[in-house]
Amino acid sequence: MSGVPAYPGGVTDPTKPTLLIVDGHSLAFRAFFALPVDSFQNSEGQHTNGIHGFLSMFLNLLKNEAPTHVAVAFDVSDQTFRKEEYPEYKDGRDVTPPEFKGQIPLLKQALEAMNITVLEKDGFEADDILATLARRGTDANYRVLVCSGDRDAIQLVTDEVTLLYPSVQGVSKLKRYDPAAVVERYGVPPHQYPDIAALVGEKADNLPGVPKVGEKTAVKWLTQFGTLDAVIAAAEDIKGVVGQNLRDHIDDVRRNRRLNRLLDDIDVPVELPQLAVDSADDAAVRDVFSKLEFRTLLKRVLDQLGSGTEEAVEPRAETPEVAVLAAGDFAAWLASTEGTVGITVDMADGVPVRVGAATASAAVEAAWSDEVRDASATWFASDAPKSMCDAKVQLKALGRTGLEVRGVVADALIAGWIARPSFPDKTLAHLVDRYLGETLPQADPNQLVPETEGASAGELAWFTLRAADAVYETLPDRARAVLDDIEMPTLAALADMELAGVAVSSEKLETFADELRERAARIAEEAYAEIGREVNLGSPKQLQQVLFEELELPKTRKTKTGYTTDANALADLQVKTGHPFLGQLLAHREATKLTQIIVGLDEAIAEDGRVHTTYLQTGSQTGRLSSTDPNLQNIPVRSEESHRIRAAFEVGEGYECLLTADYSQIEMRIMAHLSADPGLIAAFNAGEDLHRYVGAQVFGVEPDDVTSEMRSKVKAMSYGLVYGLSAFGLAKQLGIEQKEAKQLMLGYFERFGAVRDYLRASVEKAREDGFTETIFGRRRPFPDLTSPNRVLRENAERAALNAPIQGSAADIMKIALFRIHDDLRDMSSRLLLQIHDEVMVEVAPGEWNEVEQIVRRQMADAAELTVPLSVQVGRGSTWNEAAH
DNA sequence: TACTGCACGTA
DNA sequence: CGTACGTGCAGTAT
Repeated sequence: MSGVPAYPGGVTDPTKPTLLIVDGHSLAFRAFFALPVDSFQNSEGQHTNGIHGFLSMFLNLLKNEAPTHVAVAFDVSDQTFRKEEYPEYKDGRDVTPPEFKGQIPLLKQALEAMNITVLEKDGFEADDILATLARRGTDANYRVLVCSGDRDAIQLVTDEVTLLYPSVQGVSKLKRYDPAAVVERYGVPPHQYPDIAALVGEKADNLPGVPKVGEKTAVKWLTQFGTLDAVIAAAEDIKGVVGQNLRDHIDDVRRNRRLNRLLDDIDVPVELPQLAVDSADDAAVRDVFSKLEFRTLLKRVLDQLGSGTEEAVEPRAETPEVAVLAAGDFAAWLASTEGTVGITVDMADGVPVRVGAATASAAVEAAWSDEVRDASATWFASDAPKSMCDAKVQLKALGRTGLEVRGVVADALIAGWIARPSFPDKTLAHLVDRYLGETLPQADPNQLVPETEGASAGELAWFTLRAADAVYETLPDRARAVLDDIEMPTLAALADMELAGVAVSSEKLETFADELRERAARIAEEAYAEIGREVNLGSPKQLQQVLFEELELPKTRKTKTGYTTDANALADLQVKTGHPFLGQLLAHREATKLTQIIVGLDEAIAEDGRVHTTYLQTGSQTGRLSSTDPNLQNIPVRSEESHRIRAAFEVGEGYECLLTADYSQIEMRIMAHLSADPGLIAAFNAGEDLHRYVGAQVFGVEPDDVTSEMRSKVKAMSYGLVYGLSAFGLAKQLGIEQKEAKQLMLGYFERFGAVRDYLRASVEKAREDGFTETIFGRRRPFPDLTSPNRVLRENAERAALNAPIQGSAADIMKIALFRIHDDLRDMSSRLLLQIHDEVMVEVAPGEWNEVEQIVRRQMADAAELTVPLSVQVGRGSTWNEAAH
């Protein structure tokens, strides 16, 4: 080391104490805009990007500048002496973004836990506190660093006071302003900067300056006349439009100068020695930072400021040496373990390549081979607890080699999703970063010969075990139960279902696709003839041209890019205008859409003649599964045509038939349970058609006298309730007047008032808690329920209303699913599909009766509600036949 | 090539 | 101005 680091233009005397004063609000606000708001949110939905950015910058400052004394100043409110003198001061600013809301109080908590002095003063701005402390620091012979995002702070710069100003890119880079740097940037010495600002004006503060006068002119005048007073005195002599403007706005300039002068003598009740840097309150820091979910920053704070007195200082986890073992040793190592073992399977094209295993203190791995499989098969099939990350894909790979795996008690990714369903951490690396505050070694995928080595299978297993555990620690009890008792058992069932796949007849699909293609081509020709030219019927843009410009049909609902051409709108236009092109277009859409679905499905048929979808267990925010590659949860069912698609789903060879079972009105039943509405409960206990019963109640007639029109209205109403439907939406859907829809809703709630009460109360509770919960304790955060933005807030309200209902239904279906899976364990029949409230089983010869009984019982008994769960079962050799 | 918007299939 | 998903195409940005 060769001497003291020289601070360019600054003070280098290392014996001088250094005082760092920071404008907390302006820096946090800068950080807020510099960091993506969506990437920084805790599981309660509190946004934290401003806090994170500020603290990160702040810790850097502490490290690099090594101040001996520190304070952070905040504005208290808008009511300052400046506002009193000039009521429009700072008017016209955009309202504080809702995501920034709440970040400042949390930031103050964090700083207080770090034992950093937080200062604020009613009636003054943070910059006045900065000015006051800067002067006191200078007087006391301190070296002073001022960190602010407000340009007014430039006036504070002297030989002893350096300003650190965030650059446009964000807060990570701070530009140093000493007197020379100010002159270089603004052309005047620091004390004259406010003169420039007074002439030019400050838009952010709503201080208009002299029109047409910018920095250049202001500097020219100040250089020419020496001082602002001299410029004003010489105003009569300045020629041209700017001269006239100056004369017209002299009062503004004087006012600006009064307001932009920072007060350096306000009463800040703190003595400099009190600002001496002290070590943090470790426990308080842990508390606040865990609430903020800042693992990495927590480590940095404790490293830099930690008192080190805490007893529970975790020993920094050392990555264990990974022993590479042969098959026998690997199996013996597994057999010797106690407690949960982390497992990682490295794969290539769905085939195991290496397998890693780890306890908290040791890790091993082996190249995958039949010997490894056979030697360790007993352990894998045992209940010995295993912790994995994205287990399903690995379980399938192992399953294809013939290895049975039981006892997977944890999946880090699923745990992460339970903790934060809105921001699923997508990889182990994310979890390691977020929950362990460490970095997973990763090979650079962009290099053919990576410089950095990725983690080995053994290391991955070790990180997996610890990450899953760390996530679990953060979960409330009921969420843990959802993970342990619903998600983990479901995982095993899904892996088997994906492996099984469902048999689909390529011949049937292709025959149908040929027909449809022909039909689409014919319709297209007719359509072209109708409008006299060829267009791409699949292009909304071209259709808009045809419909609204060439044919001059009435405009439909607006979209971002023009007017909608969706099926509803086209049908509407057809009624209004009767133009033949519309019918052709709709028919063409239907034919091409079906073709597309069929072709996609056909392409997904594997070599075994079956379609193997992938269920995403962490793909929804409500707890539902989703299905992809291909999506088998949206195979058409409503139209006549679509039955032919479902007829292509067949029972596989060696099996007797397909069984499908679905819940009837499960969401309405959950609604009855949650709301405890006596009328609705009675409706379900009456055992007759729900909508007929409800219709009789609402319209005051006998059930037998409920017309189909009445029934469909009530049905739409009931379903709409679950989604937060409005009178407007109900009217639109039923094609009735809004007034009538409102009457319908009133009539409905007259009979089923507890439903309305429940829905209201449930949203209010969510607003207070910040999250919703299903019957089983699955949580979903809803930060936007308190948003001042009406659209955001109302969207959140509808989603919050729906989440416990849809989510509880998903929980129930999952429970039924894994119990059926378990019951079928020693039988040949197997689960194939889950479509939210429906399951499909492939039934082996001779097992129908038992399977039907299992499915009925497990679905009906999956939850104990105040109303029965009703299950419908169908049987057939195709999905279409098995439907009911 | 990657992303967005529209449209549309399901529960 | 009805929740939750996934997919494919056209069009645009890169």
